[in-house]
Amino acid sequence: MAEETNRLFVGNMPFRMTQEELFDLFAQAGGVASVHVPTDRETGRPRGFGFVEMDDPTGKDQAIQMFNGYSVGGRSLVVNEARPREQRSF
DNA sequence: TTTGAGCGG
Repeated sequence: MAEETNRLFVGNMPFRMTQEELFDLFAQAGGVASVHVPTDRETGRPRGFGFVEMDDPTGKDQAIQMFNGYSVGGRSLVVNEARPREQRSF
């Protein structure tokens, strides 16, 4: 069984950008499954990056080409394919 | 400013 996941990593995001903004932004590229914007709970400060999951690899590719280097909030967004999160088991 | 999280039996 192959799990089809299309996750995008968004870096260099303006701290003012929220998951809602990401969702609306990436929704223009295709179907957005969900967005994830983690924050550092130790410092309470956003890490400046987020994750966006697309419903289709096509929208993912579109989002990468559409928003990779996209200027917003005075910052250029960096969009790439996301990597699987750390595995807590060896 | 760059790779997230949380759960029951």
